[in-house]
Amino acid sequence: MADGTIYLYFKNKDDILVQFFSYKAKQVFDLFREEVSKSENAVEKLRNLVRRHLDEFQRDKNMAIVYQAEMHQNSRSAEPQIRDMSKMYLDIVSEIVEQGQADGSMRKDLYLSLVKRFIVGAVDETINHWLHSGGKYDLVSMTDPLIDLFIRGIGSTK
Amino acid sequence: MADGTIYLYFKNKDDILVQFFSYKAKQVFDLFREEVSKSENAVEKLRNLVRRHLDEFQRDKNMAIVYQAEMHQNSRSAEPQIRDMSKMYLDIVSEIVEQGQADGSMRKDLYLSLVKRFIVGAVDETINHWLHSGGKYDLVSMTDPLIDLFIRGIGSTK
Amino acid sequence: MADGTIYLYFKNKDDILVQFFSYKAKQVFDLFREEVSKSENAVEKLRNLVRRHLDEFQRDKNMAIVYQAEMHQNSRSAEPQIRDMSKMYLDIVSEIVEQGQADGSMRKDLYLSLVKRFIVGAVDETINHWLHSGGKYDLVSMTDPLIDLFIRGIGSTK
Amino acid sequence: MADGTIYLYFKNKDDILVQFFSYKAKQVFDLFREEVSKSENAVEKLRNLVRRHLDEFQRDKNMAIVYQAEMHQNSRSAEPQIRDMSKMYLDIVSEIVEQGQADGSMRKDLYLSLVKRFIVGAVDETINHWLHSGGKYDLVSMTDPLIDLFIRGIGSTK
DNA sequence: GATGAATGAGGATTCATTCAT
DNA sequence: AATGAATGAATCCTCATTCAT
Repeated sequence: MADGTIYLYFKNKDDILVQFFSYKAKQVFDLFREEVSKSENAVEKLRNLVRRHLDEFQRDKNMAIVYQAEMHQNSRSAEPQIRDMSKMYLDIVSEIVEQGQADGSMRKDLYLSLVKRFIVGAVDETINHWLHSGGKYDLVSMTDPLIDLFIRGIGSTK
Repeated sequence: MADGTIYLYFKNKDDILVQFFSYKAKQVFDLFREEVSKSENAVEKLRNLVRRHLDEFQRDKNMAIVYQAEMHQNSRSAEPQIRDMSKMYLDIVSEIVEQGQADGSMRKDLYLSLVKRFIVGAVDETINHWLHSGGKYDLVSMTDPLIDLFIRGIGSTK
Repeated sequence: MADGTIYLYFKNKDDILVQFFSYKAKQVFDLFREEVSKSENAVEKLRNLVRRHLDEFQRDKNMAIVYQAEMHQNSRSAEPQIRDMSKMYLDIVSEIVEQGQADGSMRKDLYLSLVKRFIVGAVDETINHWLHSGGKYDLVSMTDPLIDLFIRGIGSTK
Repeated sequence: MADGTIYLYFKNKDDILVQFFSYKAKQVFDLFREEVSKSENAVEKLRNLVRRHLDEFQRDKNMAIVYQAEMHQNSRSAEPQIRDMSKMYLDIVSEIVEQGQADGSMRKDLYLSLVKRFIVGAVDETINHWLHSGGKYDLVSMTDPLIDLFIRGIGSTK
């Protein structure tokens, strides 16, 4: 494809990113929704979500690299798209946690917005570490240990 | 300051970043060590560490912005410096968790490397969200809720 | 032509020089070879070579200027190209002198490497003087007096 | 010596070159004059001049490098100084040749300006070759073979 | 007289974008 | 619709020169 051809389909370089994220976000979040719906149990829903999250980022390492970079940049053209993705993720996590609270499997005294960051941050950092290690180990196998930490925390319950 | 002046103090543009992180890292980690030593209790040590972490990043928002961007970029000149910072943080967290395991306040079945990402990731994402919100609310007030999530997790213990 | 355009055709500024000399050298030395082959007589071959040499440098004064500057600089990017040009010139002169020695028109006690410098140096200096004079007189008319000096020297043979 | 100090003694960078050449030229040409006066014989005078020329440039390789570069550049700040040096050299060579013509040791049909270039060029090229070889061999030992070529030329006199 | 930190014009190079074909 | 040669603003960096101490 010639240099100039890209400008027939995208307004400029930033627009490539913006459109890519719009497209990818929709695609990935449909998968997330589908995955979450596979279980009735709130904890299992969260486990399925995190597993799928790690799996998708492991499958598309380039996307993972760009996402990690864009997500943590303060002045980005793709700002609104990234916000949308975050928002969608938050919505899914919120629903799961609310269900968990309703069915008694999750604490009722949770600050939802913080819980979302608590989960997203840990997953992101897990992906980030995997990327910096060169993507050499199996990312998906981190799912269960992570869920265990989310649910039980690190404190001893003796 | 004239264009050329910067080159009297730094080898090149990358070197500015590298030297800045070397300097800042040393300074911040001395504070972290000091903070951690203020308490005997492992959970309180972790709380002090996180509080100081949020406090320092809140105090120096520009540093926070650059750190977040560099930390999540895969090809960075400041790579070794960032790695060193991470390593120091890991060491501190490791010590705290090991102490917590010894005195019975933390679970003994923890995968240390994952615990570190679990904590660092959640704190980073908390900072990230604060930055994207424009730094409008008090970041340090997130300390206790975060520690609570780290220790107890989100699962109900009924 | 815009600033950036040159970089479509040359790797960098040095490369302009290198490629120019490669191209010009080939072209000029083909002419030299052709010129030399026009005569059977060694002295006439030398005369044709020098005439063509002066003629080509007179025709392309810019090339002459750059060549004179590069040729006498100790640290040059175009070093290998210049060396090649010199080498080719040396080869041609060597062949002529060896033929002259064989047919008895040239002395047999000559140190070839010095003879080359003796000829090249005198021709170069002649060109150099012409350049510094502003290229105002006819350079080619220097051919016969130069050849006379090369062949007979300045000593009286009474 | 500090950066700024040089500007107390020289107007600018070019002026360093200009003053250096003025100084060096005077010094070297005094030596040349002295050397030439050591013999009564024209050929021996030329031999002494060339020997001293090669000797001085061999002794001060840095000067040789700068001289070779400046001498063959068309736009030089030190232009007038270089011209003066050339002029002095020409004067010396002219005197020698004129004496040689008077005493019968040199041909009377010589174009003086060309003879000078013939000699200077060959000597310069000899120095140039020595510089590019890294100054590894003894330059002064080229004197006699060079003089032989100047006087007798390369033609066979059978 | 000496200093050397600061200067900023100049130069090589890149790269996102345009536009004639 | 596709091309890719040409563009030139922007960026990093150098280095000759100045000037307050």
